[in-house]
Order: sequence, then C-alpha cells, then structure tokens
Amino acid sequence: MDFLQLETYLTEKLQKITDVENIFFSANNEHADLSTNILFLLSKKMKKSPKEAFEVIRSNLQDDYINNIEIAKNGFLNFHLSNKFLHEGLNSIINDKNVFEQNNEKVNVEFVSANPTGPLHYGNARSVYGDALANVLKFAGYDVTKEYYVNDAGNQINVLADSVFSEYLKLQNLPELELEEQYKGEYISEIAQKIYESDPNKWNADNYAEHFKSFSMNYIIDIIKEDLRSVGIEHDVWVHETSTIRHIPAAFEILKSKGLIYEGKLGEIQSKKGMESNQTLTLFRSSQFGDSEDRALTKANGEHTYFANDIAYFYDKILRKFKWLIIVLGADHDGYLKRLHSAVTNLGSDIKLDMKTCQIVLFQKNGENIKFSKRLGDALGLREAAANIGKDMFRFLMLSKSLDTHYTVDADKIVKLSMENPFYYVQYAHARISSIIKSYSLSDYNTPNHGMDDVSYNAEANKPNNIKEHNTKLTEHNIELTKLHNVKLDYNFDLQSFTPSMIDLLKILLEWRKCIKSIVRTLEIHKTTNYVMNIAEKFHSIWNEGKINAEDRWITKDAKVTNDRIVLIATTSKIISQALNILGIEAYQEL
RNA sequence: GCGCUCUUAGCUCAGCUGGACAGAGCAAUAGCCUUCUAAGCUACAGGUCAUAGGUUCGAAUCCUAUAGAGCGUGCCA
Repeated sequence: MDFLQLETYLTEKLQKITDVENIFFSANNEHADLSTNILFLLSKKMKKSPKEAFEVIRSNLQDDYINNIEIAKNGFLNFHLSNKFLHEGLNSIINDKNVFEQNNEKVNVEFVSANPTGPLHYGNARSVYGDALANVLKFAGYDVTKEYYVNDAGNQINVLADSVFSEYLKLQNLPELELEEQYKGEYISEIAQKIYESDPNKWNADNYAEHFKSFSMNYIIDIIKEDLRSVGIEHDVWVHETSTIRHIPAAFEILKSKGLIYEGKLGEIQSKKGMESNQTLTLFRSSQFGDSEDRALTKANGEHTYFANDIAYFYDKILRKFKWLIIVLGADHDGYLKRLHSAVTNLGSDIKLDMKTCQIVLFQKNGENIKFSKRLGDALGLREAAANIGKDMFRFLMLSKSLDTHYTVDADKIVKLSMENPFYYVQYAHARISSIIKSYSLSDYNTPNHGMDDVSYNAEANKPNNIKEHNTKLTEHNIELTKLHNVKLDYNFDLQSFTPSMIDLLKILLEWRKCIKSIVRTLEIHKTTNYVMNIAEKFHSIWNEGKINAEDRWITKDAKVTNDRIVLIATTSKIISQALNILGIEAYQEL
C-alpha cells in the first residue's frame, strides 16, 4: 500500500456512498498525511456545510490505514495515517511490490528524427526528453519502442549529395558546383574525402547521385548515432521514409473514404509562395479540424509532399499495432501539428496520439545567444555541449525543466555552475547513503540475526555474487544490498526506530508511484527531478540532525534501531536510483 | 494579420486534476565540521505570480482582453 493505492482505495470507497467526481487528494502536506477536497464537493451537492457533510460520510471512513480524520477550519478533510500503512508501504518497496504491472499496450515514442544532413547541434538538446519519457512509460509497465524517423526521401538529401559531390570535384581539382542551397561544415569535406579515397575517379556528374546520397546519409547517420550516444540515447528502431511511402495508397484510401481527400486548388495564403498557384492538386481537408486551410498532399510536379509521406509513416506505425503514438517535435513544427493530428487520428480507431513540442533551449555566451545553422556548419554540436558538463548532468539539467519553458543556458556559467547545482545535490545524497551503508556493513551490527541477511559493501565488485533477479537495480551501483530481498513482508521493523524526519522521508518514498502515474498522464518528465530533489532535501536534513544529535543518526548505539533504519535508507537509495535510471543517469557512489 | 508557447524573488526555474500562509537553486547576510562525506544543514532576507476584468466556496493555475518575449505561418522537411 502506498499513496497511489490508498487514494484509489479511498476514492472508490467514497464514490460508493457519495457519487461525487473530481475527488482530489493531496498527499503528505504540512497539514496531514493526506488531504481531500471531498467536503467542498459534497457540501455543494448537498447544499449543506462541509461540517454537516462530514457527519454523513464519517462512519464510512473508518479504516485500518487511517489513524484519525479531522476537518480543517476551511473545510479540508485531513487524514493521519496509521502505522499499518507505513509498515506495509515500506515493505512493499523493499519487496518490489511497488512496481507497476506489465500491461501489453504498445507505445511508440518517436523523438529526435532530425534530418540526416548533419551532426546534431545543441538545438537538439531536448532530445533527452523523448528518451526519458520512454523510460518512464517502460517503468509504468508499457511496451515501449524508441523510434527515429529518417527523412531520406526529401529534397534535402539531394542537396546533401550535391554538397558532397561539389567537394569531391574540388579534390579532383575540378571546378566546384554552383549550388543554390548547400551544406557546409567539416563533415561535408570529410565525406567527400572518404569517397575520394576509395574511388578517386569513378564518380562524375552522370553517375554520382545515388551513391553520394546513400553514402553521405549513412555516414551522417553514424555521426548522429554517436551524438545520441554521447547524451545516453539509443533508439530501438530506425525507420526510413523511403520504406514507408509505399503505404500512401492504402492510407489515402482510408482518408478518401471519409471524404477528407479531394482534388482542388489551394487558397491564396499557401499558394503565394507556391510555384504555380492555379494548379489542381491533391488536398487534405485539414480545415475541417481547425487548421486554417486545407493542405497539399501533392506538388505541382506530381511528387508527394512531406505531409503525404508522413501520413504513410504514421499509418505504418498503426499497422505495427501501436496503440499509443507519441511524437516529440521542435517548437518550429507546431504549425504542422493540427493537420498531422487530424490525418493520423482518422487513419485508425482507438489511436491515442500525443504530440509534444519542445521550446528551444537557448545557449548564451557573454550574454548573447549562440546561433546555430546546419547549412553553415557552425553550430555548437550537441556532443560538445554535453561534453562540457558531462552526460549525466546534461541530462539532469535538460530534464529538470518543463518542455514549455523557453530555457536559457549560459555556456560561460554552466561549468562553474556544475559544481553547485541540483544535480550534485541529488548525487550527494545518494553518495552519502552509500557511505552510511558502507559503514554499516563494516560494523558489528551487521550480523545475520536481525531479520535480514548481512549486508556487505563491495567497492570493487560491479557484479556481486548472489544476485537475485528482481533486485538487480540495487546491485547496479556496487553495493551488495541484494540480500535485502530476503527481508520478508512481515519483517518486523519498528516504526519507533525512526525519527519524525525519517517518517517524513518514508512518506515521500510512498509517493513515488503517484509521481510516475502523474507523469504518465501529463508526460511531464521534470516531475521526476522535482521528486528526487524532495527526497534529497529530506535526506540531507536528516543527516544534519544526526550531526546535532547522535541518536538521530542512521547508525546508532542500538542494534535494532540501526537495522531498521538501514532498511529505510537502503530503500531510499533504491528509489533514488530508480528515478535516476529513468532519467538515464547513473547514481553515484562517491563524489 | 493569424496560430502555438512563455511572462512567478536580482538571475535560472518549480508550483501535482483549481485548494490551506506562493517554493527551490544560484547570488546576498548570520550561524553549524574531535562524531555516518560541509558539493551539506539551520536561520534571516527577497515576489503587485506581466496588466485589467470574469467564472468559483476558493485562481499563479480556468475564460476574455491588453502588453511584452520566442517560434511558426511553403506545392521545404
């Protein structure tokens, strides 16, 4: 039993007798262990005062998990929870009863999907969001696929091939091409060099195109993969645009049958930049769904637009039996969302589609924004941006802000900042816990007789012996706490062993799944960093209480008290590392 | 012009489905290390929650208008 379960339990209980909706619980606040707004809702419905409403439901609320219930002056109903609740709660975490059950819902999280025309730059800084989001959903029991969509069918690939070919000509001491659009940057010359090394004379204006396209693109995809690895991202699946456009006829057929595709002419706004404004094209009725106009699916030259290809791509996802499609895009794509959303939701029934746009992260130097341009190849690379402060801290920083935030990072301050920021605050807590457990494992208390097996610390071992499957998370960070799994559900730790602050900490731990649930609902990853900060804050505070009073330490003179406290602190460590794992960050043993 | 996002402490940002006196970090002030890591803790200080209305028992949160910032507004992707 944790807060998530308790709230569900109480809601069901209340709804049986009151028939009100939108019952809200606030866990672990300064007024009580759990508060609810039920009396506001009830008093409105019954046209009675909150106090009178309370009398009506009072007797139904008696429960083992609740010590006492009181009504606050302003009408909140406050619960104080019983030891039974805390006791079961702690045990449920120790025994991994707190993890979510596997469900079979297939979720596709598509993120990054930058064009394969150059390395990732810091404009892709928020790509870690999609990665962490996928991790949370996995943790919550979903069957998740991390996907990257490679736009290998558009004109930008031709531009890429031309840019490389131009460099190739240079190596042959021939005149460069005069291109309207071209990519510059070292990587272009690098690719040309590679091709030149293997075939210095083979390629010319008549035969270069296909080879230069595929070679360059594959080369760049490798760069991108490396860029992604540098921030800890690895996609499960890379889907190429050229492999999904075959679904266009089938997808169009569905939309046609719904009357959403027709032959016609575009309105003035769109066609003003168009080539031949009066031509008849294939159009999608996006205006039916709130878009300002219908949108083109074909170009004047008969080719399909990117939009058409995207429809095919999403249809492909649907054919692959995904029920929940999540796509993470840059803010510069949000004008595109309406039409895509309306097209995709019309392609299949029961498709849940979430499109998240992330506002750009601005990097500043000397108070001025660093510009980036892929064409000019002068962008601050994602790899470099991350390397500056390290992968883990980079992720933490990026994942600690809402996606909607127009976040500004000062490149000058960031290194200095790195020594004194929330990332280390959390890591320091974890390191201190490791230190406690180390001391404990070396102490006399660590005998086999206290209800759990002995806990030992092994700084050398990455993979300690005797790992039982379900507790590998703890062992990942070198402390051989795996034996804690032998603590039985009825392990009789005494809540009296804990100081009031430790009980507070325990209550925070019992909010973990509530936090996850909330992220699944809102897709707001930064709640994870907030949550783990809460734990760290409470932990550091307890640590200092121990400095003031030795009895408030984790390791005390009393063996029973110490053993009980070690269970709590090991559990804390477990939750912290679970949270950090979700963020894709390693939990440190030492700082 | 229109669409999306944002505006909370000097700075960077939190604020859970509308809920109790608006929070943290950095910066500033004053304390705390013979004792499990002081990258920490405690205290003090700092805010007309952009502005004006509205809905509600209750608004930083929802609605409308206004101001400012970012992005978009192609038969590019």
